[in-house]
Amino acid sequence: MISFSIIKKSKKSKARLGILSTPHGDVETPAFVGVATQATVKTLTSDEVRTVGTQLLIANTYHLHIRPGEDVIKKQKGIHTFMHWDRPMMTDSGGFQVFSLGFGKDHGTGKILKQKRDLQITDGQQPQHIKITDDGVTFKSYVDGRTLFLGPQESIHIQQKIGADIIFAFDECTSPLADHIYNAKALQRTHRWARTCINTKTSAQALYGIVQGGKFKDLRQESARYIGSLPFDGFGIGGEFGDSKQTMSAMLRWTLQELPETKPRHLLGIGHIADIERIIKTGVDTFDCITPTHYARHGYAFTSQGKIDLKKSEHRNSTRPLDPHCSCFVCTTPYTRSYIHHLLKAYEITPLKLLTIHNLHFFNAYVARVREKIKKGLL
RNA sequence: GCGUGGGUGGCGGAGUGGUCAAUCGCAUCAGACUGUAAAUCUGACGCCCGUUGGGCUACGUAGGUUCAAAUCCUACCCCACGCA
Repeated sequence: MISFSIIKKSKKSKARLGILSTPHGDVETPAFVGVATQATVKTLTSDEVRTVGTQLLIANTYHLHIRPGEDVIKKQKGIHTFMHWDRPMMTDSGGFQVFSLGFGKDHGTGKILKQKRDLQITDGQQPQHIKITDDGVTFKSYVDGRTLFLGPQESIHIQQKIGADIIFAFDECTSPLADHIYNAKALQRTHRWARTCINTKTSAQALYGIVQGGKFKDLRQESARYIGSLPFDGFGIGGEFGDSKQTMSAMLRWTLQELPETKPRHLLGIGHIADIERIIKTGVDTFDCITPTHYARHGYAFTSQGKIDLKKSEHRNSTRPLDPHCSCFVCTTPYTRSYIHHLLKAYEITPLKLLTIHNLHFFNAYVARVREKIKKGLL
């Protein structure tokens, strides 16, 4: 089981410093959570992940269920042993895939809407490739095409076998194109599933409930109050967050003020550099985001000077490190921009690893500085 | 030396009389990516003008035929393979 203690509450904002204790060690919060969907931080070994300051990882139920299957992992005493990661670990429930493989795929949208669309999803509509019912969701495996069903019980059973320290309730992540009626219906489903998850779980793992409600204040608050009233060990905040940084903050405020203060809050799938202080100021304790690792594989480095694209020819002769202020292995060696540029242009795989190391280190160091700011009363 | 095939935009490679500034791929340039598909998506890509549009120069070189040629003819230069 886990425990969470709040060390300091900011006077300037809702930010808090805390320690999240798990059977695999403590996490200083606020903390960035590295994404290890398929039981790996893409391109890195678990040893390497340790060196970049990552405290906590999140893997995915849907992906691991399809491959290699939770029984494979359970036979090896769980995911920690399986991937040689001896630190804290969470698994997402598969609820996000209800969106990303459903309406998200149909309409080519992410959970943050980038541009206005006329499309509206309302009650009664179904995505093309999956089927959502009150009992759960029917998917097709991307590996062999077989039909597979994931509901609250299935998700919990799988997550128990995977064996992370923290598991999430199965939810329906709704599309940013879904209207109020759709969201209201989906929310009732998500709430029912939340109770089922609590009743299903028999392990000592911590279980987080997930707040949904889309962009709608009444639904967000209703969800936070309801999910917050259930005996969860912590809370995930899922779904969409409007179309601007301002609306994201507002939605988080509506939600977090309704949740019990003493339990940890995890913001699911959000964390651009520009978002980090903002979300921490609303009272988020942990958050995961693919940004550092995903962008690394597209040739980008996050630096104190902003995001740079190492594929650009302007770096061909640059003997500078990615970021002169960075203390990561890549920057201190240093591997030069010129070298990384060359490797990217040559389609080598090494630069993807170098950039992943740097970006994760950068994000973790960035959040560590935010913790310092809270400690000093600056944020 | 003879024979055959061929020379197209940065590269590879379509096109074989008008609808061609020229399909396509690569490269290049610009942009995207928030509970993760590195090998993905979008746009630009001869030059010039303020976009739609217009002008100019182009398909080895030089001539020619034709209302009209990258596409036909002649000569020359170069390349590949084959035979001597």
